[in-house]
Amino acid sequence: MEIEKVYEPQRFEPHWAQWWVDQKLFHVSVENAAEPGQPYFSLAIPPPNVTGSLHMGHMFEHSIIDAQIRWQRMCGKKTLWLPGTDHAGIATQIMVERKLAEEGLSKFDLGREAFEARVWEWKEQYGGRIVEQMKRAGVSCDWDRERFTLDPGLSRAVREAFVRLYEKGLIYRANYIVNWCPRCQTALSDLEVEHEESQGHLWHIVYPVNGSDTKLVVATTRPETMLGDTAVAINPLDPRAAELHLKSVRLPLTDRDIPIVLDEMAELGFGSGAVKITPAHDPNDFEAGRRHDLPSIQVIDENARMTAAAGKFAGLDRFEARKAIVAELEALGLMEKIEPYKLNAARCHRCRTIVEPLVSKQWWMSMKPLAEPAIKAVEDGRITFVPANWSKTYFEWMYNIRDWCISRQLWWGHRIPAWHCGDCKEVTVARETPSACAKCGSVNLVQETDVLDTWFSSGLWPFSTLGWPDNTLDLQAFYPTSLLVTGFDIIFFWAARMIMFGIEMMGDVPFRQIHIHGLVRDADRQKMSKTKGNVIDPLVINEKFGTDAVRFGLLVSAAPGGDIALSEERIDAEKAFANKIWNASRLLFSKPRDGAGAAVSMADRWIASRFNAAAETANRAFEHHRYHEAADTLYHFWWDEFCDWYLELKKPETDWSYAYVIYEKALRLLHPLMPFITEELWQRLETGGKSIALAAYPQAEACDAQVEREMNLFQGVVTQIRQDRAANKIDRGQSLTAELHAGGEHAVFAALKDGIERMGNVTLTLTDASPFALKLNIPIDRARLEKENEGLEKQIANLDRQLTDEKFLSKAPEKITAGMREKKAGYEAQLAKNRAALGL
RNA sequence: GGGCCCGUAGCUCAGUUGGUUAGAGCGCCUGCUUGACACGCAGGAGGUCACAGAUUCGAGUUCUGUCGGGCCCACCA
Repeated sequence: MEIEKVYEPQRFEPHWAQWWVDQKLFHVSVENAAEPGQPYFSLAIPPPNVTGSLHMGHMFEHSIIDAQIRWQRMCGKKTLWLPGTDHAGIATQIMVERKLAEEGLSKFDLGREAFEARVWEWKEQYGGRIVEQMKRAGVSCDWDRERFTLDPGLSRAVREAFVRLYEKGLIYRANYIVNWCPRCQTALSDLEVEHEESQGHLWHIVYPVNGSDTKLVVATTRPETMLGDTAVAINPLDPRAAELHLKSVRLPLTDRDIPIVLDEMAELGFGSGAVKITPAHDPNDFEAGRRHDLPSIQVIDENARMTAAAGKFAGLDRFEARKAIVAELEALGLMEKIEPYKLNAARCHRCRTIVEPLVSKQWWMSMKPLAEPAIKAVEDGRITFVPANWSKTYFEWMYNIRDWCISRQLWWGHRIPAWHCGDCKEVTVARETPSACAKCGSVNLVQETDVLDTWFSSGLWPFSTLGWPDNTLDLQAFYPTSLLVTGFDIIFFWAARMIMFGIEMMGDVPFRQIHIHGLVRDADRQKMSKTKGNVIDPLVINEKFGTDAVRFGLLVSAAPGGDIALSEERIDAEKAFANKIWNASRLLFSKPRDGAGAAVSMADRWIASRFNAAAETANRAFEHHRYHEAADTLYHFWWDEFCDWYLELKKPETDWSYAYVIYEKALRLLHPLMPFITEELWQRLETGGKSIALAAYPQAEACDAQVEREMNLFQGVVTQIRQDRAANKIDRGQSLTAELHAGGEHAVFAALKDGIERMGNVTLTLTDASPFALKLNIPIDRARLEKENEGLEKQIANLDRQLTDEKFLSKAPEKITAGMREKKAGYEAQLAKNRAALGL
């Protein structure tokens, strides 16, 4: 068979990518899927935002998922990877707004309907691009099940979930202080606010006390909010409390008197001991205002400008107002001091604008009742994290969960299914658009203009994509899904909410396992960002090195949860690996394939033993999401063992049929990590199968221990001889491999014997039982093994003592004792092995 | 303030219940244009596993503390 000297992935990858899609190779039909008793593996993709194109983080995540999915599929499960995209409310709206701005337009110029149409156009363009990228990367999704969070079906799910929660009293509407982004013109949830330390000032302002000479000094980081102060608090234990309590202060720059209240929020010893209270512009003060029944005066509006209540500062931007107010206080001699102060600026997660806390009427979701069963699901192991440590982060957040502000004042998203009656002001929440007010029967109804937080619809993703709220065959077949693969940054945003929604709506967890992966960074471990200019574009790097090489490079450096330092060097090494496999194939394909396909020669038996070891490790690694281990193992199996050893030993042999057998299995072993090259080569083998992706994943077979021992010794001895020869300890005219083959079996033994004699610590006996039977004895360090055994016996005795102690057993959880028993079994196995080696 | 993670070869990182001589890729050195592959082959140098204790027959691996670095959460003006 003709085969090119250098592997050029670009020539083959697009073809197979297209073929996999065209053949619907990864489509699972409902009828088949619903087959009872058939184990399944299902996974809903973390839907990429339709804001642009995919980045390396997606490529990494998809490589992990695809490896797992392909492995599961080859292991014989009904396998579904459901693809899709997310409408990504604010993020997408911002992108479209920016584009409009380039045309000199704002969304208001278009109006809501036309604007939404523009976003849909954007979605078609970028959503399509993302899907094309994924298809080209060869991910094994079921493309017939592609979903988008704003699809009619998913929108129906959103309404259903909203109405159910509303009817249960878990969704409510309330006036409360929220994070307001003046640029995005919307409320944000706590999670959408980022805190960033910045250098600011602490201004100490004198508030004159009425009817007293005491000068009360108040410290603040935001002087512009003072115009909205409605009280000053001092600690009840403050020595001045008795004197000042029930007195009032004259709020500077205004003609208002505000009370002095006692509240522990004023920490003794901090600053001047007095705190201004601005219920309209600070979450803390909002609560304090409620405690003391204080009025709330809004002095900053939705555009971050001062309101009419700010008097002569009205209309100024909040930061301009700050300067003006500070200047005026200084002029009045009311600024006692200004000190530098580090503070946490709250910024909008999407646009980086400094958030303004404002009181407004929003829709909220009660989280405590939903969090409780979700905590339990992780506690009792119905959901497990990989790596397990992340469960602590999850618990931490869930225990302290606060109500979720779910309404957004955006135009792009799911309109909240609530209608306001123009006559009686009643709010009607319904699955279907109501024709009349539920209370007064008026037809004067207007739908709520707010949309839902984008994470509301994402939270329903694992079941809304399978047809919920209908009880579809898909849901029966694939829910709960098996696994969620995602980054740590969205555990709260998404994973936690899916768990809560899943348990609430479906009565069961949305997935069994959560694999949290790390970040893809650049070669210097810096985060990739457009501003730093260190972004590696998957399209570019895939074209340069081949998708297989990039996937493999990502996975081989991906310890569970670990970040990846991505360098072209690394990927280049994996490209060389693909080329190595290619060239091994060239050699193999130049040999005749006829023969019985049995492992006859020493080399055959050795590679069979090595293959089993690799298969065992690979299967275990996939099972435990240890992709780097699978990749590392297969890399060394292919390169060091299959190519460097096996093929070299095989060259002078005539019967290559077993080489074809092991080669075909080795391709299957590698397929989940390098789908393209393995498909290409496997197709060339013409096995009669449709695709390697549908072939069985090799499992380790029980190996004759004696054979394995012999083969390992064989390898060890040859290595030793090679090293001795390289060090000129062996004077030999020919190379060892030449001898091994040229002289036949006797030469093999002669070579081994020679090497063994030179090693001086091994004895070799030739037997007549089989032409290739070796009997080797390696002297062992008896003293060391005996000492180790003593220790092992001691440990076993210790464990035994505990495991038979009634008191201990009654207290210790099953988990602990099971672990101890396992440990004991391990020690006993080791002990038995040592004893066997010692001849006991 | 609370929580999590990291510190192993020049660089980037593996090292799953503690167990023979601590590994890989890249880089470096030596020798090879060996009929699959120079994107290759054979060999080599390089590590007090941050530091100090503790547990153990045995610690890179477990525990405590110190130092150094990173991340997340949090309403302290």
